[in-house]
Amino acid sequence: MIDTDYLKKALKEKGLKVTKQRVLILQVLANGFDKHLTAEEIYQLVKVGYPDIGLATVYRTIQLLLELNLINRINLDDGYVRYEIGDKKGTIGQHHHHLICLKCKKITSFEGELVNNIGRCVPVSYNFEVNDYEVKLYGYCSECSTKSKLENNVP
Amino acid sequence: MIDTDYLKKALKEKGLKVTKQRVLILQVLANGFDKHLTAEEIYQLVKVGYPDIGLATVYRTIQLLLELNLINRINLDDGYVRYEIGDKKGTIGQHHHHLICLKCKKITSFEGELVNNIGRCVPVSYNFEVNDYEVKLYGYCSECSTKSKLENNVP
DNA sequence: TTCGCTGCAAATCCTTTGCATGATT
DNA sequence: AATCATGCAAAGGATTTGCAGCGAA
Repeated sequence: MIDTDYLKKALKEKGLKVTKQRVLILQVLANGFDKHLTAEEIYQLVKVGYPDIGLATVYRTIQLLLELNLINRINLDDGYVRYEIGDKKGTIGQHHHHLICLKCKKITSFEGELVNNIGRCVPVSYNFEVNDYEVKLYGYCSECSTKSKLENNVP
Repeated sequence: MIDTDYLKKALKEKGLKVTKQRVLILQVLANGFDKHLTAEEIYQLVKVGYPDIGLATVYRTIQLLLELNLINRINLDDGYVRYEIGDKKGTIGQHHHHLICLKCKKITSFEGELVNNIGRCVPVSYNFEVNDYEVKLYGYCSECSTKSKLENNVP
């Protein structure tokens, strides 16, 4: 799906350097597909194999990877900004959306067919040129939904 | 659409107090419908009529109004968290979504018909109980779209 | 009078930045 | 050797919190 070679190529094209830190951070994100990692989590994971890494480098690299369109930013309004591998256009990974469980806070990605027609929802009168979109669905995951019904204490 | 009486009733029910500050903040948000105000902007607007207000009070009241479901939080990943009157269910105001212009950063709300069917996009196998959703469309507003074509320098 | 609320300032959290050192090309 | 990147620590910005005084019930 994604390999380090693409990163290396992209960096070289821009006259930037291929460093251990950059490669490791991308790998952590690639391995943590659908894990929706925060900067701090990425930092901790990279630290395992490279204890000298600094948090600032993680932030700087995240910024770089976003610009290179190798990762996406996800904001669930839970106080944490998260990142995942893939670009919005779906060239790398899939252009997917997120289900967020209001109870256990679990985040699940999904790929819905109808979602692709979303641009049509915008009234023509707005004359808005849709380029990209983001959908978040809030509710209860299968586990919490079942549990709630049994306990009969749905929030 | 929304009046202070609802706030007063809700506060009293919870044994909380009706203060000038709380009423003013709600009014600013109600008057600024579709303005998508930040905490700082709300602070400045309330200050006009009540110079002694503190920023901390604004934050505490925003928190309260969110809990009372009188306002919504909007996060556009532009570094500012914004608020607008209305609840997600559309009881107050409309359950609408946002068009975000990538060029001029203008935020426009819209109400699309098809959007209401979005729950159907989730594959049944997920067994996810959709409760609420949020859609953001990024692109170019009519003004910027036209301008870009003329200038022929679309980002 | 009571208890919650406010303003202020300090504290906190996440993220960014300046700078000297270190690594990559 | 020339740059760019890194780690550290300090700075920054938004938001939260502790506390004494104030105000609504």
